[in-house]
This record gives sequence, structure tokens and C-alpha cells, in this order.
Amino acid sequence: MIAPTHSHTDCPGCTVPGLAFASHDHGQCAADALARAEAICAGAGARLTPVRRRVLEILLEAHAALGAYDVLNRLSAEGFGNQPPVAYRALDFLVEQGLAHRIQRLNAFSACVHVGEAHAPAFLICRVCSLVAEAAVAPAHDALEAAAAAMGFAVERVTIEALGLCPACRVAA
Amino acid sequence: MIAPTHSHTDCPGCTVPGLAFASHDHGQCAADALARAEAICAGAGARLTPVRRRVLEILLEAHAALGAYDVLNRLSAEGFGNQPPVAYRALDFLVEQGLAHRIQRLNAFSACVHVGEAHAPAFLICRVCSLVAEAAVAPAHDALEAAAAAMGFAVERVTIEALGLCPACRVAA
DNA sequence: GTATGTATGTAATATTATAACAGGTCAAGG
DNA sequence: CCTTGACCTGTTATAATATTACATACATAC
Repeated sequence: MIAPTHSHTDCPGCTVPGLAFASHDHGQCAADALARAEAICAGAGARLTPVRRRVLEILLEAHAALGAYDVLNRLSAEGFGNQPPVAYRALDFLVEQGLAHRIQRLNAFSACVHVGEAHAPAFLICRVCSLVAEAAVAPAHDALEAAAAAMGFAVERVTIEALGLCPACRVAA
Repeated sequence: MIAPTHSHTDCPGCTVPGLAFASHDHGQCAADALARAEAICAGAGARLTPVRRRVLEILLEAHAALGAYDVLNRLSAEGFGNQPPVAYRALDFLVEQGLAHRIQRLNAFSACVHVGEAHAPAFLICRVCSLVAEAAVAPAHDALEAAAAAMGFAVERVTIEALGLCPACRVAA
């Protein structure tokens, strides 16, 4: 696990701006996010199978970025397969469907906070407490797209990540 | 190796805009870049030792993103140590001095194209031929900084990468 | 109900990265 | 000079991350 399970960072479904690093009640979030995931998959003709659904739940419950092997450990404890491909396949599926994101810098995955909405996410990673927040950065995305277009490069997927200090750790420092 | 040795992508020293994916003469580039690297290190009180210097040369010659083990293989073939830390330490040093960049998406490293200049780089990675170009995206960087500041997050390091098709592979498709 | 594509489980292995420690080099201060 | 301390290199061992390949099972369309 990359960050403590009880942390309250981004909460899928709780998309109030500015709330990303603040504590808040999110009891309803996971349920909402799962319902939306079902809808997305149905719409895309993709199957949200038990393993895949469970992996999404795990990411939602953790409320933090998890490594593939963290996910795998939980899966195998629950009677699913216990070999890496089980986790990687489900995670890849979720990322493809836009239900989860991969955090390159951490080799980790987190449930998407804005499922279904078109969004250009960036990830703010605290180097002290490892909490990860998802921020909307459409302007940054547009700027990158423009720079790429000027060079004749066709952008398909974008990764924007920042490493630094979250508000809490900033104060503590 | 991530991309062919003979490729002509970004050429340190040849910073003509728009040239990133075009073929061009870059015989002088490596020498210039090395000279600037010496200056940077001298100014920072850092030591560009033989291993470190050689790793930088390797990255410059390859003219592409290389994995740590690619670098290590070349080092050990030349009589340097043949264990991973030898490569990782030198690469980490170069990244810290701003002489090289890490491409997260590829777990690879490339020589910096704009040594010494303050710059906010983004990396354009072709998913077909694996060539990597370094683009200047100060506006994207600023936008990310602004979004982070609004959330109380203090940005220290930024990763911006795009996966897609380079001009050549776009035409071929 | 059978064929077909897709999903899962498993074994084996590849790739990427770090921790820990020993020995060497070099420059500054005594 | 020669010692000290900081830093660099080499090596061993191992950890962490990820993929290939193949067998089995399941779902859907025909």
C-alpha cells in the first residue's frame, strides 16, 4: 500500500473542488462510484466481472494509490487467483475503461475520482505521506496538446504528475 | 535500448524548434553537451567522475531513451562495475544535476536537450517506434502549478509525458 | 448444444530497483 | 607529511514490479 487506508484524500463521488486534501465524510462514495462503473461498462460493452469489480472496490476502499501486489494480496486472501497477472489484468482493464488511473511515479493505481466525466487529470503526490490527490488540469493538457501538435506529434494518452508537499505535511515541515 | 541507436530525435545542442522529430546533423552535439555538463558540475561543486561522464556520453550517443540495464551493459563492457547500483547511481546523479531526465513511462533515461537553461520539459513518446522527443511546455507547467497552489499543494518536481504517434509513424499508419 | 471469443488461473521467468557493506580516492586541516 | 572525513565505486544479495505462455472455464451467438 502506498498510503494509509484510513486517509481521506480524493473521494470518488465527492468532487467538491478544494476538498482533495481535506478530511470529509465519504461513506456513500464507493457505492456511487461502483454504480457509475457498472453504467460505463454496460455502455462500452465491457464486462465488469467479479475480479474486476472487486479490484475497483479495493481501490475505492483504500482511498489511496495501491501497488499491483497490494491488490493481489487482497484478492488472493479472498479466494481469487494469487498470481500477478490476475491483478495486472484487472487493473489494466479498469485503466482502459477510465475507471482507474495509473500513477507512474509510484508504480501504483488509484480509482478515478471523476468517472464518466471527460477530464484531464493530474496527480499531486506528497513525498512525505504519499497521499495522492487528483486535480483537474485541462489548461495544462491543452498546452501540452498544442506543443505536440506544433511538432507533428499526435497525442493519445497524457501523464501529468507532480511530486511535492501536501498541505498537512507542508505545515508539519 | 528503447529506440535505435542511429535515430535522430532530440539532439542536445541542436535546439532548433520543430526539429525534434526531424533528421539532422548532430556530430557536434555530444561534445557541446559534455562541455556544458562540465561547466554545470563545476558551478554546482559536483564531480563529473569517469563513470558519470561516461554514462552521460552513452546517453548522448544513443540519442534515445535507454534503460538502466542498457547503460549498465555498456559500462561493464568497458571495464566499469557490472552491478545495477553502478548505473543507477550515475543516472540518479545526472538527473539531479539536470543533465538527464527520467522517462517514467519507459523506465528509461535520456540526456537533457536543454542543459543549463531553465526549462519545463515534456516528453513525447511514440508508441510505435519508441522515439522520445523533449518539448518545452512552460504553459502546461504553469497551469499545473496554479492548480496545485489552489489546493495548497507545494510542487517540487513535475512529470509531463505524452504517449502517441510521432510524425513518421503517423504517416506510416 | 456447439462454436467462438473472452476471461481466469497458474507456472515460470523477465525486468527494474534497492539495501547493505567493503574498499578506494581525494582534498582539507592539522 | 599524514590523518581525517566525505564521497565515490564495486560487489553481494535481494526486493519489487511486470510479462509470457499455456491450460481451463465461462459466456454469448449461432
